[in-house]
Amino acid sequence: MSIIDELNPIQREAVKTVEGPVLVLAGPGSGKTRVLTYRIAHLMNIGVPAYQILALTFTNKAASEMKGRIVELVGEKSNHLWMGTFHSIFARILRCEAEKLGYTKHFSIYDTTDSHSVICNLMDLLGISPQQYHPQAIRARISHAKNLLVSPEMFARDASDVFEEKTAIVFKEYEKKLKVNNAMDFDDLLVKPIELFEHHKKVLETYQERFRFILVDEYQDTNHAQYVLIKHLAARYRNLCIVGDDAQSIYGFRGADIRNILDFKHDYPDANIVNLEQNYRSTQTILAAADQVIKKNIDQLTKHLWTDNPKGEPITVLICQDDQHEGSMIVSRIFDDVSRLKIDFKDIAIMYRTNAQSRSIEDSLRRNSIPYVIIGGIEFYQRKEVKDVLAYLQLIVNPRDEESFMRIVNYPNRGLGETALGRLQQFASSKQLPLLEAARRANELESLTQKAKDNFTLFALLIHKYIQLKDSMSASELSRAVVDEVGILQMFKEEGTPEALARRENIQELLSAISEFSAQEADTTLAQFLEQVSLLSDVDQWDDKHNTVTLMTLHSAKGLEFPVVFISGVEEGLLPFSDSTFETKSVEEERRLLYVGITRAKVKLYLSYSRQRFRFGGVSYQVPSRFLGEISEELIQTTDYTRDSYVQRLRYKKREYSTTKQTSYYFTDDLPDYEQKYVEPVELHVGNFVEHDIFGKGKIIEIMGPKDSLKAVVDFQAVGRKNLMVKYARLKVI
DNA sequence: ATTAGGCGATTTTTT
DNA sequence: ATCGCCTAAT
Repeated sequence: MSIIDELNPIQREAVKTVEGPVLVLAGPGSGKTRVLTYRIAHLMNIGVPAYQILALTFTNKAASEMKGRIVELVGEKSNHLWMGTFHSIFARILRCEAEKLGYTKHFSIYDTTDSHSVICNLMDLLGISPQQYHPQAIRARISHAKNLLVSPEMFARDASDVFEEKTAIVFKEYEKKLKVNNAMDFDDLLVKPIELFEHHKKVLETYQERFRFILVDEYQDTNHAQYVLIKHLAARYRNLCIVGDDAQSIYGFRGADIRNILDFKHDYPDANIVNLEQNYRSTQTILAAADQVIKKNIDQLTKHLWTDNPKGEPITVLICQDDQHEGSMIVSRIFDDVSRLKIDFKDIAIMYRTNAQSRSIEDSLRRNSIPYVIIGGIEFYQRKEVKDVLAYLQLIVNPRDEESFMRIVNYPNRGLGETALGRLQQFASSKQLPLLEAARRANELESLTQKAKDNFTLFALLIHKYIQLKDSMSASELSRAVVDEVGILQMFKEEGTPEALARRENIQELLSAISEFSAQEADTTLAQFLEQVSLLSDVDQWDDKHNTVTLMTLHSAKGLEFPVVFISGVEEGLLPFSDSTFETKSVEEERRLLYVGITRAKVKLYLSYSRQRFRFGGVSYQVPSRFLGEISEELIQTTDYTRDSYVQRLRYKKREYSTTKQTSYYFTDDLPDYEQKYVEPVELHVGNFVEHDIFGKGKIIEIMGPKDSLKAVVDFQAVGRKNLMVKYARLKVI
């Protein structure tokens, strides 16, 4: 039996049309991943060698899952398949070709934080006030320009106001600085390959010959640079299969251009177009709601999604008093559904527009001991101490990387502050030296104190020592040696506070991650590890093996599915987000975002909103989202927990066991009433013994401040007295 | 003159 | 939890 017998006729067509351009318009849940994996497997089965296939995905996780599936289908012959995100694939190509562009193969990859920091330093140097011109905004503007392949010169020429003029100045210096640092930012990973292909036709031809079959997933979220890259690579053989759904385009703010998919027919008039319209994922009700919402968008290709799945339950809309209340209501429904639908926590996802919304939901989950994971937010590799250690390693691999140098030259404290560093920078730029070299020669700098000179020299010697050693040691030996010699673990140990010990554990975890990485394949270098880490996405770091509820933004939810989905904060100002409400185009993107969220659900969907919530440091009164009104009433069952004033004032509690579905909650008087709970999640009194997640156990000495920003002085057994904000401290009375 | 540590404010979405 | 700003300590 051929593998393609497992597909429906339309999917089969998408798989078997291997020559020429193919556009697969794949609605949510229509078996898109299946088509991609089977198509690749099919190519190999008809004799195409794996190394001639290039498959570009949106996340590394999607790539590795698909790869696993392909190995199952065709076995070992898929070994040399190139599959990954645009960024990781082109980083790999750039490593090989870096010299042609004036970089070394060990160039650093700067993430958004690094870029931001470079820009701040430059603005300082250029005398541009960060108060007047937000570095954040300048960075976004530069990134946007780069994605449109606009050079600093072009940008300067077209600058139409003061902000753009200032941006143009920073842009020019920023590009220079990155080059000097032997570093590329995320945008460069797409822009530099284009530069390479356009200036070195021979190189382009090599890659065109190599990648005769190209597949691109999530094409609706490609930006202009990605579009041009693909156009170049596919120009010779034109065996290009793109898969996407314009209705799921949600990265416009990042430069994604929905026209790429809408205009595909223009670029490739001979393209075969395949419409995957049968949905295998959701109930009829969920699909109908999704369809009603997305129909309000003007700018789209029309589709007719349908499903053989059962009608399913109505969509439940939860109306709540405020964000805390919303968290509690979601938790009750989770308990309810776990017993009612016989599902596990891992089958449930809670989605929201902004990361900040996770806090109140987390509180409720934690109070009720429901295990959960958050995708995104503050991730492991973004932790300060982890980034610091990585900066040491990065500097050893790429000694010209000034960003890494600045990060760690005074970490741990070497008494090298702002002024000392400023003088070193001046010295370095006047002599045209990299900072590390300047530090080595710090003795020539008269203006420094002897102590500063010594410390700069010692630091430079330390780094140089490991630069010498790096080729004779494995990645894991090297990183351990560095951490040891710098005394980072020792430092945290001496500090001894629970926070320091937590940081120490993070470093140890990082070291094991490096060992694990080296163990996977022979001869992995530190540089490879660093590259992998810098291109990891939030979803990539998600371990879906544990039985936990998953929390994430609607953006992160793309490509995933769950039996039960909660979408919280379906309110004006949040979804659609407030900045977007003035422009039709961005409202349409917000609508697509909701569409993505709705279509993640397989059997049960909840939409919730709150009458009020904490935003921007105060209480904000919220209005239900316009999108809710776009779903017809017969698909919805509404539970208004705020309508009855009696309900508002009392605390709800889940009944241990219930037989009827409507009365799963009852209200008790024996608990503090709702108003009280709202201001003061846990009632605290002087003399209470409490427990804190990090500081451990302690006794309350004093409580003070206004109700909404209550403070408590707590004497902890382990760390002594601490002044805490009650609303953040999550104290438990014991 | 410098640096370090404490305090207060902080909220779009991300490779 | 982290960043930036301010003040105390060296």
